Amino acid sequence: MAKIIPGKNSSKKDVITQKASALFRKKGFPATSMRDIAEAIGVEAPSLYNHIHSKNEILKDICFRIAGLFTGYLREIELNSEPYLSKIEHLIRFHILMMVDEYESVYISDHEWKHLPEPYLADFKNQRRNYRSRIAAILQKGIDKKEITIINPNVGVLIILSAINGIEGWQKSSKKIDAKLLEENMVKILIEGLKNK
Amino acid sequence: MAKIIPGKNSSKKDVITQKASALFRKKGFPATSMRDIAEAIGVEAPSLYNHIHSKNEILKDICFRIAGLFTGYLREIELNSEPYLSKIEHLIRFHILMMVDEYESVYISDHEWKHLPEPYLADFKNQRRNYRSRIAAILQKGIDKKEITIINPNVGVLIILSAINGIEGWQKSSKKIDAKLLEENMVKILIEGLKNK
DNA sequence: TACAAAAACTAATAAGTGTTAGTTTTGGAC
DNA sequence: GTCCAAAACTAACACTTATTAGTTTTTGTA
Repeated sequence: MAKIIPGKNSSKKDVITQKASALFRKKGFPATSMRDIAEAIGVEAPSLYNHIHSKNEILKDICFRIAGLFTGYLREIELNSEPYLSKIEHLIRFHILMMVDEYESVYISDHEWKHLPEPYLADFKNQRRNYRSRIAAILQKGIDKKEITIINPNVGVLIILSAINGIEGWQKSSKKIDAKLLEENMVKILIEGLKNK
Repeated sequence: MAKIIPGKNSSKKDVITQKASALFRKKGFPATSMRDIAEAIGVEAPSLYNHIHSKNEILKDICFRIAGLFTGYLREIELNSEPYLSKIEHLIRFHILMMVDEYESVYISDHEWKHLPEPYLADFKNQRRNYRSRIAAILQKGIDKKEITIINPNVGVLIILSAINGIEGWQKSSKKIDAKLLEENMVKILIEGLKNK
């Protein structure tokens, strides 16, 4: 009889979440079955229900954990007193760090959230909108202080976040572009592009 | 008895493809059933098979049509003799135009291609890799000619394409940011960021 | 070794999947 | 009006889905 073997600092539920994350990222949430997840762990599908409540719960846990991490860092940035362009730079670097450290989860939170069931879906969309408008507010202040070139702040947010999220594609690239190189290039292009001249 | 009503310049198959596109974009390919598509048209699911061969075929048609349009424009750009940074600028503008004109299809070709069945999947991934490396080659030449700032060209491609593809999120935004404003802001940030100074 | 709880198993459910077969309806040409 | 093909329909198939119920095995503790 096969078993779920928990890791050092992780419960059995964590093992399930982690294996599920890898599959959700590779195949997408709807295309991943509980049997797929069970097989990846080496167990029968119904056994998973001793540790989780539903397939949806796994997705919910992934999305909200990541959302919480991003919101937490944004709050830090809002509270410190560096120039606005520096805030943006730090935010970009944090996003890239997250992409490296929590690749699968960040990807899912970015691409599969639409499959969240209500009421989580509405909550998540709310957090997402809130996150973006707070970044837009930082951009706006930077523009007012003439640190940042005159752009529509909502468009600015769109460009910054999209550019960063594109890193997703890089991970599995055979070239394995070095993470630090990626970070510096990204900061170079975006910060230089945003700077008021 | 309900009917599929073809548009002016479109066959009944086109109607199916179009309705399917909207659903694939909203719910994702695996989460969209043939019954969903049929219902959106106002017909029973088996009736669709008088006009298409399979659900997979719909996805295949969408992805390869879009891929063809992008490849075609890239060839034009490669052949003309403007500065390399202008080539990149035109490419950015074309991508944005496509995003506006062919929103649903471009989105699907960008997000749902992983659900293509073989051998189409391998073919598509090939085209995708090819497309990106040809853009990287343009960036490299621009760097060599000192038109473009020194960056890793693969990272450059990643940032440019990701930033553009992020526009997907904007369409349904309540703000309805004007397409032209978006285009100018995007060109401003990216081209300024890429410029060698 | 005995006992209890945790966690695995097998079997089954109801619902949903893409798709085929066979039949009826529709719409245009003569 | 008659005939035929196009295109709709209903019924059904074989399979997969998430999940539950009930049972057996494993594990840790006394």
